[in-house]
Amino acid sequence: MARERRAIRRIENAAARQVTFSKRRRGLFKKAEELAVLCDADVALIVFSATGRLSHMNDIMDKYSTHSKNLGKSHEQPSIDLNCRQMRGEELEGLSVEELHQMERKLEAGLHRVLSTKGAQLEDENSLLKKQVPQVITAGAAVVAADTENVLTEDGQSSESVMTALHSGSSHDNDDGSDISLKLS
Amino acid sequence: MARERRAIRRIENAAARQVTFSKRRRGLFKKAEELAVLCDADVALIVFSATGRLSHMNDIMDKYSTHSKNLGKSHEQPSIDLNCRQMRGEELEGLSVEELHQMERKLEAGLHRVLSTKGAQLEDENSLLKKQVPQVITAGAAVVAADTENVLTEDGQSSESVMTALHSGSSHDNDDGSDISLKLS
DNA sequence: AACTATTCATAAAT
DNA sequence: TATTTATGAATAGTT
Repeated sequence: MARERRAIRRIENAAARQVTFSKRRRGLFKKAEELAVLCDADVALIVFSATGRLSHMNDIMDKYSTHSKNLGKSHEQPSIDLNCRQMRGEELEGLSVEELHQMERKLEAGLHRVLSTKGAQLEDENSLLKKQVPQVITAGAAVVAADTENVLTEDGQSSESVMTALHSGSSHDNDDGSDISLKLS
Repeated sequence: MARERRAIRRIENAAARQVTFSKRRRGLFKKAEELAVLCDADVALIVFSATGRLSHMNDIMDKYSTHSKNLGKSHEQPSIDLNCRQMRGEELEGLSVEELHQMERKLEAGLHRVLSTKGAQLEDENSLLKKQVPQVITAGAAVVAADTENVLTEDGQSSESVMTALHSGSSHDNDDGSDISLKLS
């Protein structure tokens, strides 16, 4: 798409790969957002960089823990908060598969509930389910939001806004090289 | 991006919206695939059209059930298969929230395991976990794959290939207007 | 990170 | 619905 075409195969040079990752991830999220808005679709997009993934989970968990405490929400996610304390300062290699799974379950649980709740809204079903949306979005956004502002709701709220009060706000684009990116819209 | 610029807001004309949805969804999946390959990243992309979503879950479940039987895998997913029979012929409005949640749990369970397993591979961890990849990809792809070939693994296998034998094969691109699209790479 | 030459994606037309 | 084409957007390589 530029000075010369680039074959679609793994970029071996690590620096070049990271640059391309940042550029293309931004482009992908923009496209996803546009599709969601233009076509009134639900789009969920999760991106894990090759270098990041689990190796930065410690940071994510730390930040999530801090958020939880600041927001007084730790009672809603006690196991994550507990897990955070257990993991703090340890190396990733020391973590059990079970501990990693616990974090991921939280993320997927949020994704699951957001999609199911949105579907329910579309069918104008079960009004009780609708009431779960706020807490559900928070749960879904929380794990990833802790690391980055790349979690966006359809109207461009940052995840931070969502976690704090669910009020609307303008999106502050970020490209901080974070390793995990999630978009729900 | 073409003859004239189009503002990024909901397209009111339904036909035009559907056309744009098809075109842009294809483009988005292509971009996601390219990012995954170029940068060795894990990318999960799920797209629900506005008109589809849960309203076609019945079809999906039917087809999934058929696949499961053909493949002799029903013992691996007994609850889904049972759920299929319970739902067959009923209208969506008659479905309980719990039933919908069950389907979604299968999808998210697959997503979860694929991502966690890939992360584990990257860290060169737990070799036992690696052995779960095949069944895990199958589980993740199955629910959506039943409806469409839009579930692709990183090397362009169709979900059908994945479900059948996990052997590689060329991607057969589809744009059949299906309502749900998932990509894991 | 910013710039530009190019290729790519796609809106409108057919 | 598929194909075509003019145009705006994304981006590879450069600085």
